[in-house]
Amino acid sequence: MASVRKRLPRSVREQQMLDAAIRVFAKRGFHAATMDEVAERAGVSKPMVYAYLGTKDELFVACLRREAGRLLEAVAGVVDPDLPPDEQLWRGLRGFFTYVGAHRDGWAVLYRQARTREPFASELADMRRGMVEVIAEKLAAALAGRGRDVPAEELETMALALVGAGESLADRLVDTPREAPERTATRMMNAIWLGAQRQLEGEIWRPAEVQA
Amino acid sequence: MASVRKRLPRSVREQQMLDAAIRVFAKRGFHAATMDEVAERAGVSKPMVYAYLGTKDELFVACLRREAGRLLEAVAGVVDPDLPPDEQLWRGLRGFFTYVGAHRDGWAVLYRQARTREPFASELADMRRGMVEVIAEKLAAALAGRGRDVPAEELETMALALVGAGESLADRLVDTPREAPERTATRMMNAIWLGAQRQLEGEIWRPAEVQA
Amino acid sequence: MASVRKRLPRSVREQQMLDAAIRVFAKRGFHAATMDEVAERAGVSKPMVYAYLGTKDELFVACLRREAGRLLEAVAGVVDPDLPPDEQLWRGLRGFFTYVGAHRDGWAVLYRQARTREPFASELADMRRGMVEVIAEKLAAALAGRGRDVPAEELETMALALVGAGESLADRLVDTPREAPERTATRMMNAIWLGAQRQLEGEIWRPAEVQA
Amino acid sequence: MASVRKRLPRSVREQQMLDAAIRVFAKRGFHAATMDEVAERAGVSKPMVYAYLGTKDELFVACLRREAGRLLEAVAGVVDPDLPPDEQLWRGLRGFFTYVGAHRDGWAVLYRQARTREPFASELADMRRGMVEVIAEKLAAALAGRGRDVPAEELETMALALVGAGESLADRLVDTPREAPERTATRMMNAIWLGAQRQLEGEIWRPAEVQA
DNA sequence: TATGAATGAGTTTTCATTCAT
DNA sequence: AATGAATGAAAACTCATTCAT
Repeated sequence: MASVRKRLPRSVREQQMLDAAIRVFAKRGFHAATMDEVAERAGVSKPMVYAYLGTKDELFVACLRREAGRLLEAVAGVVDPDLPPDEQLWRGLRGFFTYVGAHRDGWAVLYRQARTREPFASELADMRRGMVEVIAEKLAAALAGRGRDVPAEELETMALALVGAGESLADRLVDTPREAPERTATRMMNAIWLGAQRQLEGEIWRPAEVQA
Repeated sequence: MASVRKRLPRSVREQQMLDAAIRVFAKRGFHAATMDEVAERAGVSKPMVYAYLGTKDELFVACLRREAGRLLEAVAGVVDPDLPPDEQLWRGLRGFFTYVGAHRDGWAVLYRQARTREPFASELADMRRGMVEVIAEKLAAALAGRGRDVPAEELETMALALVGAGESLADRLVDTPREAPERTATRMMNAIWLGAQRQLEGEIWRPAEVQA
Repeated sequence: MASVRKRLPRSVREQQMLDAAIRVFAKRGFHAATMDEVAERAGVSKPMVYAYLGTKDELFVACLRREAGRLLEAVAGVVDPDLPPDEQLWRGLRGFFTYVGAHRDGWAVLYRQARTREPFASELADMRRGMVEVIAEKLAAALAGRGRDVPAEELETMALALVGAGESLADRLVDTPREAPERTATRMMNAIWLGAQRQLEGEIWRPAEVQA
Repeated sequence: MASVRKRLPRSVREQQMLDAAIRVFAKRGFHAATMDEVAERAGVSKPMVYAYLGTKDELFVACLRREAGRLLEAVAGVVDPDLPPDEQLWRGLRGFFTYVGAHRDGWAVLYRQARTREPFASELADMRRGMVEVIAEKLAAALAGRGRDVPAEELETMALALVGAGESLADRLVDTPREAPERTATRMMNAIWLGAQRQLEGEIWRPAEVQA
């Protein structure tokens, strides 16, 4: 009935399984995903999944690792530290949105699933924190070049807001047919960078009146 | 085992159950949360939970409704449409962060859980879309007052980024001991509003060179 | 909200509850019937049901008793031992079908439910056995009047077949809009008393006198 | 606890499970039967039952199908349409009682359980209706051979009575140690074919030729 | 008399995980 | 290398039954 199953080298099988797993995790969420569905989608039997990639948790971590690696490369691989800050930021964003557009399921697992589910959440949180810090540093570097001094806390808030905005747009990208990553990156620069720039120049907005 | 359990009126018990449920959903996620834990934390037996609030899905929806209502009131209740746009925005943000600070679990359920789990996700998505639209309209109104013209798409992206940034900061608020909501709101105005403002004035940032 | 519930004497309430219970048992079957539904349909609270009629099993027995009594009266009350055997049989059948037509739910509980469910089945079986025996005796009496001798076993089989046939027709009566009990009784006399063969040959059995 | 459980091919296990299920359904009734008891009696764990035969409802349907098939074969397989009507009837009855005697639990499930429990009841009712119709047709055929004309309604009532009588005797067969199916069939022929009256007059019906 | 509040004890169903072949 | 067979452990949901008022 089932066509003769090819004997494939381990590495290939593993990738197929990871593809399947990411698909299933993205579609169902971690808990609702079943090993049965993963195995079926990968075209192998359940024991194979266990033999190659371990328990459900371990499988999830493997997915995470692969996607996190891809994301990291997509972003870090395109940022040249010699460029001006806004150019670096834009390139990073473009890399980020490119990754999300190309690996929607991967992004969904990374962002929507892992973020919610302990014990993966902490790991992901670390990664995210790292990214926020890098961005904060970039901003600080930009400041230094202009002789401006902004408290670290402010910088981090700015970076955090920026990351959140990015995620929000990425999320739309996932559910939306297809928008060029560059377009999204540019729009986000408009939305965020101009504001950040002014702040870097020392402007501060204050509420007219402080009321409880 | 549990000694004589007090008889309480339905309305009281229901609130206790909702409190417990929100706690558990926030801590475990929808799927990993068990009705047993909800019941135990509420200090009642499982059948009471089912009798008063229905199935797990219905219980979740009840949680959602309560928190969505609170959030809506926290935001809409403080925004006076006669104020200048930036003032309105700041007040809305302050209300938002106040809610999040005061109802961390509620926010977690609303944002982290409901967003992932169908069929609640769509409902939440609608709510979020609504919020994005409202903000986009505010921005448009501000523009109108300045004789500026920005394409609707840009406005929506801006609003979406803004919402994402807000969520990101809210998320930190959840995991962080306690920061005054006003502080967070002000910081976010610095990070976002100044940028938006410039955009409203017609400035546009462009990548130095457009490369694939 | 609920209109003021009348305080009714116990006997009335009990009948309401029995009515409700028979309805529910007939519709759902013993196991699937819930005390909740019984109480609701009776317009009282569950504890009232327990106070008046006891546990679910006891309630079921109470239903059985009432219906069995009604059935017995419907049959035994109309049979005059001085009439000729076929006339007696016809009258008994007419009484039987009259009961079934008038108390469909009662019959369903008696026949379809109780027969299946221990420990009521045995009690019902006894009742049924009794009826079979009475009929067998009638047949024997008829024999005696003709100087014929038929083994008791044969007689009992005949009686048992007759009862089964009656139940079968009764069952149709339950699901069928409404057929006059007399009609059904007459048809059954034709089928059983004359026998298939004779009927096929055109003979027809008729009640001696048709009285309401 | 249970030592090393033998690995058996699916087809074997499925039959074991069906046997067990029929046993349990017959003994307890559909609702009172538990999947636990079925699994235990089949000598497997519950998940195996679910894996192979599905939910409780599906399991019940599987039982029904198997037994209905057996019954059909037992009856239809032995009726030769070229024989005279009474002979055909007798053979059908003999086949029927043979089945019932050999598969008491199966009959109990088919007749006592399925008849009561929706949504199986309707299916069973159809099957029964089919049988009644077939018998009515046989009777009509017999009529045609004699130039007699009996209204269809009468014929159907006769057939229905006949089926009911058969079920009644079958029921006794289930609860009775063991009576030869031929004996029961012959007795029923006497009771139904000849009719009570004739029998009382001493007539006896006999199968034309007694063959196994 | 009458009931809203409350629960112990199941029952069905699902899944991650592991053997035996 | 690969899989069909098998299960322990849990989780959602229900229901008969009983208090406290």
